[in-house]
Amino acid sequence: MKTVDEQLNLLAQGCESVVTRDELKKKLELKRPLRVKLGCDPTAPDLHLGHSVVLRKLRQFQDLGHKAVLIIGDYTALVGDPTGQNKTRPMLSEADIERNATTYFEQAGKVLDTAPDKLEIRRNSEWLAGMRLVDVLKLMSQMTVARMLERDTFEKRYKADVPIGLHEFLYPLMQGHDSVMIQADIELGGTDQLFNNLVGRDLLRDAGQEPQVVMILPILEGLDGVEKMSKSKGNYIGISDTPKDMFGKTMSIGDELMWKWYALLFGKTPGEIADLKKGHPMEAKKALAHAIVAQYHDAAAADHARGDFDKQFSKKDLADIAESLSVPAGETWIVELVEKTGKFKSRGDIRRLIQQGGVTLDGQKITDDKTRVTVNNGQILKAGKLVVVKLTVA
RNA sequence: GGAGAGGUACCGAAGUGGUUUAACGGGGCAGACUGUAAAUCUGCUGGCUAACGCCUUCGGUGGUUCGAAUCCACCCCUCUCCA
Repeated sequence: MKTVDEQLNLLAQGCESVVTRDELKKKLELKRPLRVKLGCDPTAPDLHLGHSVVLRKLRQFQDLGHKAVLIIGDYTALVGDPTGQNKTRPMLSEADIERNATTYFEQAGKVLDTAPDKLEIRRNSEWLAGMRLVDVLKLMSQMTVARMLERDTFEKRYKADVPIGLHEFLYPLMQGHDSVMIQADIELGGTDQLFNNLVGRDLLRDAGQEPQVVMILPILEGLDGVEKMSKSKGNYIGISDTPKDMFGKTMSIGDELMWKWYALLFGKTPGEIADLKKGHPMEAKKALAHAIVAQYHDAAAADHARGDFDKQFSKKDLADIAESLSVPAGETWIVELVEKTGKFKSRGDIRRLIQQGGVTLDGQKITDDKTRVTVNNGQILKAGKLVVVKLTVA
């Protein structure tokens, strides 16, 4: 059993902020399992590495004997949170939410301990759906417009003349109310959740409970190294991505970003990172990619992904890694042949690719998009960097 | 309710009657190079067609015109100020 100070250090490590550290210490001194809340949004069930940062922290709590309380924001999703958008998101049906929630847990289960005494799952419709207007008004009276407008995202949007739906002001309150209902000791979140989570503290206090400790984890930057990782930006590695994609996507990140990922995803300390920097950056990146695949798949898959990557990019040996594609015998127009891979959105796209020298058949570059070819069994067709197939004549 | 500003391709943003599939930037893709799907440089970046070429796109719908993203009418949406 770790001492309180050891726990405290471990838990605070990697956090961007802890409000407050003293309170966290006091809670740990209670020597009882703490209730650690994390809200999740069932509109986007695909979890990615960005989510894993906070999930890993939650796992740490579990491993220290505390209880993770996951809140599914099913009621919120039913209304549709338009944060940051001026498009109306489609309302989700209960069946959609159910399905998304299931996927969510399958994926979150790769990080969390799913033992019943370590994990509690609640839906906020349990208490939100039955609220009467008078309850809502009471909730609203605990917040002021001025404080709402202090919130970073609202302030920015207001200044940038981007619309803010009035109901959006209610989300932080709803989320805070969740904390009251489940008697949260601690709430975890990304930096974008700081405001929401602090509201939870106020509401708990108003309800005569101990305010929750808010622990904020840094946002993981996506593949581009600039924006935060998100599905809509397409700069993400999904927890259910294939080993090949996970490995490849990791290899595509910039060198600088790689160190941040080491820190956020594997809790590497600055000292450990300094050691890694002494070696070859490519090796460090391959090791990172390997570790990521190993975590979400297994070591064998990671070895395999690494082997394939070496073959494809380092040794340029394509034969073994190509998926096979069955094609009819006889002469084919090159554009049609490439089209059969199903990886391109239009023939115009394929023509462009060919004209730019992105297509090779058995290593032979084809640059004329009118070329007709006769394929032989076992030939390797490469279209762009990522599409490699072995042709099988049917 | 009144006054004003605005809605352009994946995103940001030019363009105010005609060589406009629409400048420029970002993103994406490709090539060269490399240490990797890093970085850098260069090119490409509506759809269909074997090809001539055809079709589609500037909030929506109509209209004016030989010709409209550009002019007119109505409608929808956003923002600002006033009430």
